[in-house]
Amino acid sequence: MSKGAETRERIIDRAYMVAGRLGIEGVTIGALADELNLSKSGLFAHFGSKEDLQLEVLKEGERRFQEIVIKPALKAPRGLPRLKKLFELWVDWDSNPRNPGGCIFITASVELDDREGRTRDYLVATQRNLLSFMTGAVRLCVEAGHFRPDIDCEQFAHEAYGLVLSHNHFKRLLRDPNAEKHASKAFERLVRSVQR
Amino acid sequence: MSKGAETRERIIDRAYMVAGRLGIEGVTIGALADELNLSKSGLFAHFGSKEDLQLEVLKEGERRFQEIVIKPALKAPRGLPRLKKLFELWVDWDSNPRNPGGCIFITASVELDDREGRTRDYLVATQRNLLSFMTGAVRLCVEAGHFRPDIDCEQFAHEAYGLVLSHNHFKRLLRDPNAEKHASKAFERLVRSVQR
DNA sequence: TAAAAATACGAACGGTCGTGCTAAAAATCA
DNA sequence: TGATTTTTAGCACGACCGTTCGTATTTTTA
Repeated sequence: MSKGAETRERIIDRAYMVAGRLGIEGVTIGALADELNLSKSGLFAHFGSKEDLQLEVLKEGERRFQEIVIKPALKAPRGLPRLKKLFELWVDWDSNPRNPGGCIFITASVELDDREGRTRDYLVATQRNLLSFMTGAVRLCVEAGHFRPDIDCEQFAHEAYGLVLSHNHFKRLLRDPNAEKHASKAFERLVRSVQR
Repeated sequence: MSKGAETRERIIDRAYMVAGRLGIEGVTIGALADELNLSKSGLFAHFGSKEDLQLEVLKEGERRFQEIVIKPALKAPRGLPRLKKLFELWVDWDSNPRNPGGCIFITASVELDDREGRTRDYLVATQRNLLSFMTGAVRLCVEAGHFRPDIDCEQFAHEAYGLVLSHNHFKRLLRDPNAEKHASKAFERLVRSVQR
């Protein structure tokens, strides 16, 4: 790997951490350059614009999410075990030490929901992907006979998504120590309501 | 009302709208002054600091939430009717024309979850209040015999809260036209699971 | 209507923002 | 090694940030 590519990674890695804590707009070229002992212009040269850097941060998040949540979930057997694993890993994602500022997608969602542009488009695309992945996992539960055949898979995914958001909110803003417990209880109840 | 108090209200009103769209940090003295045909210093004089202005914005939000959600909900009879009304009004709150940028508390939650200070403290306090209000509404359902006596009221409130967050996310980021439908279906299922 | 008090303005402060340039330094290749 | 390309630094820019201060205008009170 070339020196430049190495530096670029260092930058994105640091930017990713800052973005989790301060938001995607909180990533500023100057502060980032200071932290990394780079000049502003030197850092800037790695990206054509700030928007590009923000996009890279989101892409880094996507890569990590695949690594930490999606791929391990796929190792569980199809159907309910996989769905459960997916939910667990997703909830854990919020408190993963690699995400000291919480889930960057949730942060970015609120920041970008009223702004148009490439960054928003990318975020929306990843979130739709994620949602349809989960919907698929639910469908496999139906096919495996774990869930009733008449259930609304999209609705289930929507609700599970809500539980993750809720967990994030309670954990990060209210610092509720029971956030995980609430989330898993809710998920169990949700699962029970579509079984048999 | 004195001239000063009137101007102050105009400022807060406008700041509230901006905060919904751009976040609480997106409220800048200069831009706000321009919009209101005031000088920066003239506007600034109404608040000792930017932090004060931010706090006032949150307080304005709290006032409106009481007016638009809490008070009308209290007019419904205790128990399930009131709880349902509360949930409906709360979901509608996100799309109320008075909140063109969505729910300011959700926006602020994400912005402030990693920053310490008075603003965060106030936000946390209001959210806790809201949560315990809803928990109380659930408890009344139990007392009225609408819900089973052994249910966990806090858990219910937590889950309902999650449905609101989920609705907000799907509506504002993904612009899902079925967001309301998903939310009400989810709430109905939630209610059914604790009835009888 | 005159005096007092409240309100608004204009200019300036030290900072930081993203983004251009040009030139130096370092890495890569022949 | 020397030549070439890649990477970094330095400096400057215009714009905007929150904030302070002295002064002018307007509103309120006597």
